Amino acid sequence: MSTVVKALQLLDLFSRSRPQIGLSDLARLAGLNKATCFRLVSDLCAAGLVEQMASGRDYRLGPAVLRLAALREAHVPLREAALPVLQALAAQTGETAHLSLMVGAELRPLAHAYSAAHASKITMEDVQIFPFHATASGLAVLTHQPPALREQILARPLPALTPYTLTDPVTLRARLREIETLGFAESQGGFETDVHSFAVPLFDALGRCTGALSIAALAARATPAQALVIRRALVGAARAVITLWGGSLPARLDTIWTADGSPAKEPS
Amino acid sequence: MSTVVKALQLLDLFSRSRPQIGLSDLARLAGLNKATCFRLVSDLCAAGLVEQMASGRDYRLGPAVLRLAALREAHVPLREAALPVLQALAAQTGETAHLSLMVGAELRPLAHAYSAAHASKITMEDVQIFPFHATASGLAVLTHQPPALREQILARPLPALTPYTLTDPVTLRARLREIETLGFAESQGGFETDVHSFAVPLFDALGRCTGALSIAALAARATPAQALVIRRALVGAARAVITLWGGSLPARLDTIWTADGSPAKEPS
DNA sequence: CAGCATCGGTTTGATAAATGAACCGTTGGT
DNA sequence: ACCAACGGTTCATTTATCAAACCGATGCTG
Repeated sequence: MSTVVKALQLLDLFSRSRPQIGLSDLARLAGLNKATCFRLVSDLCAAGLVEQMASGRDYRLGPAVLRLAALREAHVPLREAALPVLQALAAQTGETAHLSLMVGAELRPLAHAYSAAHASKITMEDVQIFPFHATASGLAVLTHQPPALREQILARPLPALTPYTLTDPVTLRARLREIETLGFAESQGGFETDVHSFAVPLFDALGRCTGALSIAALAARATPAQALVIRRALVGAARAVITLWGGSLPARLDTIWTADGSPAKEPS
Repeated sequence: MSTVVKALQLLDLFSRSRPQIGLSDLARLAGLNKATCFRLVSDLCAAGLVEQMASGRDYRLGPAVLRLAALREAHVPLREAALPVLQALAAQTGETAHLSLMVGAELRPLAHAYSAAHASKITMEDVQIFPFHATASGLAVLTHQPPALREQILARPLPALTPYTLTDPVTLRARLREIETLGFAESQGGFETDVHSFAVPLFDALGRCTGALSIAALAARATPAQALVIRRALVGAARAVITLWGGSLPARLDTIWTADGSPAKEPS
């Protein structure tokens, strides 16, 4: 593995729940030698992606990330463009809406929006990565990946995050075919027990699936009627996002989605 | 030079005016071999810091920077805290206010605010780095660096960006002593001919100078009376930012700044 | 449409780098 | 006062990185 990749993996160790990390912890978490880790994190510091706190102990993300993010959003306002759609989606469905993006061979959150309709909601702050096999977003994206990448992902360890997680590659392949037919994905408690999530794929200008749009609903509220509302809202929102991003929707999905709401038989 | 540093330097090649870059250009700009550059940028892509556009040619900053920036700002809201102060400063002085931060051994912009008072203003969007010898911010920060780092910076090439840029290390050292006495820095046309800038240093919790707060005024508007207004406003705003950030102002500066406005004899 | 320059990307032996174990001086808790 | 764990450093060994030549594809020009 390249040194650069190792260094950049250090960045992923920081999270909402662990915003600052000491050198030894960093090395342990990354599975690196302490000396190696020190040099890597020093390099990150020099570039400003990481900074050492005044105390001289812990490290945390540095100011350079702000400049980069501002630059990115000024040039490619994906997040800015998608946020209003997400907010509308959350409002329409009364549940949490979120959007994820392929980064390398992982699915990661880009933005989310909450609904004010209920006091209880699914929070998204702590999610760093969406497991392909255990989330509706992951299944939606996986369905539309090139076969090579799809198999590579299915060959990875597929941990059972809940008793309801699908972990058998054979079952999953069947599920993906089903999702391809229906035009949307669903996961009942695969990621967290009480969460029922729905997702539709997103596509870039070349028709490659690069992300997913999803609703994470409390399982108790996901009645068949509500599921229909959610699917319709998702399809509309996905069209909006794909258009805003200049993406191109595959003809098959365009057809399925146009027969809005009606096509999907109620899933078991 | 470490591989990681080289990879991260690639990130700095992206700017508002050059938001996407092809492989060959990237290699040329970075002074790297194309093969080397390719592997580095591929690694950056895998981490999502950079992404390749759908066209398959140019690269641009990737979605990962957004996640990192959101994380950083959630944990250490430096920018968020400083922005209102900057806006007030711009409003008080009628000129552009900006705040810069030490990143490695470079001074880089963190945030800025414009005034609505005049149709003509100094814009900050395209500034990626503040040369220490040619900007008020740079001089202010340089004055309060440890001697070793100060000399290292003065030993670098000091290009004359305008006919008014100070480029002689001896002259600059004298200027720094002067700035230390006065408690603020000034640069008349050192960076761009028609810009007259004023700056005061900022300090972290351990009393280290980590940045500067600055006003960039149109030279024609920088009358002695206006300069006094600006210095007073800067000192007040710097106190506010240092307090918000939990920093500690060196006693000497505290004294000078307390005798607000009066101490500085009008500069020539 | 043919020629040519340049693009993104890949291969090669020569070389500069990353690596990890042991080792400092300090700090903080018991 | 002790001891464990911290951040940081050193150095011989190993490994990934470098530069130059090379590919097929693309796009521009005469």
